[in-house]
Amino acid sequence: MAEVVERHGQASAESLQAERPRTRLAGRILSIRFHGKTGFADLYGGGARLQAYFRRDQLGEKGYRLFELLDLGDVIGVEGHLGRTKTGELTVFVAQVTLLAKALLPLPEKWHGLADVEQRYRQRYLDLIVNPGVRQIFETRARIIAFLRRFLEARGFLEVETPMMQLVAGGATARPFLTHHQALDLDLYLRIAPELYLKRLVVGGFDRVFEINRNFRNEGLSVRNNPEFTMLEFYQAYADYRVFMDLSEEMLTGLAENIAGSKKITYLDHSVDFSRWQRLSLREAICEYWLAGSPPKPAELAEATAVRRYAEQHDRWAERHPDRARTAEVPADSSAAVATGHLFEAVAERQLIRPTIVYDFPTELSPLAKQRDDDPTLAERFEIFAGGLELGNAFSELSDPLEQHARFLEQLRRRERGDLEAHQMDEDYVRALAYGMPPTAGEGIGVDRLTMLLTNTRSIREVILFPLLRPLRPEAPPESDSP
RNA sequence: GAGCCCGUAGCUCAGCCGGUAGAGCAUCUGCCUUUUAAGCAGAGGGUCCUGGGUUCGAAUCCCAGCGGGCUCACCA
Repeated sequence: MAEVVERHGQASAESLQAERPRTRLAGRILSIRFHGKTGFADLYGGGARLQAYFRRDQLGEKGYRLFELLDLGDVIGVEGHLGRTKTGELTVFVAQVTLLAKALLPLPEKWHGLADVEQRYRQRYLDLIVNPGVRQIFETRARIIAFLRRFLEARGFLEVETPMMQLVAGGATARPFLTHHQALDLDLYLRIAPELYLKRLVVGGFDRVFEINRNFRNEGLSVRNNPEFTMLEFYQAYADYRVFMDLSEEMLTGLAENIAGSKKITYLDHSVDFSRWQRLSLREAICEYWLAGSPPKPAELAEATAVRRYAEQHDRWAERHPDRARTAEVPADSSAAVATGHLFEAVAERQLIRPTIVYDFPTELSPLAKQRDDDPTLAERFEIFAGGLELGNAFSELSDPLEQHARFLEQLRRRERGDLEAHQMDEDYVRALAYGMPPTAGEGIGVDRLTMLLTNTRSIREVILFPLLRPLRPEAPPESDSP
């Protein structure tokens, strides 16, 4: 159907009258108007719409009777010639009609569409039939993924797939889902990140690899978080985080231009201009976007008690202005690193509308990132923000197996203290590093959030076809054996 | 997990100062041979989310539960 509309959409009434192009197509009826012994129906298919005109004197008794029995939602096939009506609309003048699928249940109303958010997600097929904008979001999502893939392939990156079910859930700070393999009698985690496997591949000689696939994190639902979400991760040997800062700016700016047709896009109430990137250190970002009176100096934020004091100052302000900022709520005994991390999220994150690279994260918060030579308390790591959304995270990879082993041990100590998100030990990964991993840069981009930004949607559920919802009735617990 | 808001026909919603449940679209019947939110005339359609309470009487007031949305928390 889209093809027919594409080919004849511009044709004049005269040329159609002369040619009377024969056509045969199928679609779903979303609107029907009877006029005695004739009638019109609007057919939808493949994202296109085309009007069909039915006449008793053309279809005969039997054919016209079938037309009269059609309901909204039915899928029909029609044969006839194309032309234009009085009002100039491209129309199939139907000679023959066939019922292809009967709708037993009525469609939601055409004018208001389906507005109930819950039903839209539970019955996404109805949402897609009735609300044209929804289809567009997912078409855009597919174009975004295609662009990212083309961009990386053009630069020599190889697409790979690594395990979703892992013995050790590593590569990120998050709680994993647990599952079980019957035949091996083995507990496995759904992956929280592909990172450690992708770096094993770099060790194996794939100097440039990427993966676009699902991650699973056992955490709360929100307008920005769905337990399963799509991540692009890519790794490049013989590069560092500076190289990836440039690459990220190029990739995301190119993406915005390709998808939106402009470097300047609108997200919610904001204008986001990808021709104006800024780069700030984490501490600079805190000072730059400080709201609670006179801001700290970046150097002051290296010291734990000073950071905690500023965090208290911020929290007092934030409590009076809950609409402007969140509270940092820095735990009393936390290090400068942890306190700065909290403070950054509370002060700056929401305000990072314009595309921004925030770098110099504390090493303590970055167990897989290489530390800076001149200051080992800071890691060669950055995050990407735009439109107030955190879009990506990248760093020069830690390739020293001894240092990595020590970092894992530190993470284990945190686990023992009850930190469920702390990394597990991954001995095999450390062993891989011990065979020598070239200096490598790595990056992860949240594809869902990128789609939110580029389709101007405020909820991640709008860009995931089937977001997780509670079941309406508690499902019977699944049998443990597969069928 | 916490706070606030919401749940009425297949869909979108009104009714909420307690007094027999409504509209538009959709469905069914009739009329109408170029309409496009077609039109006109008529008909059918309800677990007012669920359960309890107050009351002579509850969609409406109160309590609990279920589901959803938003904010926060968890979380990059």
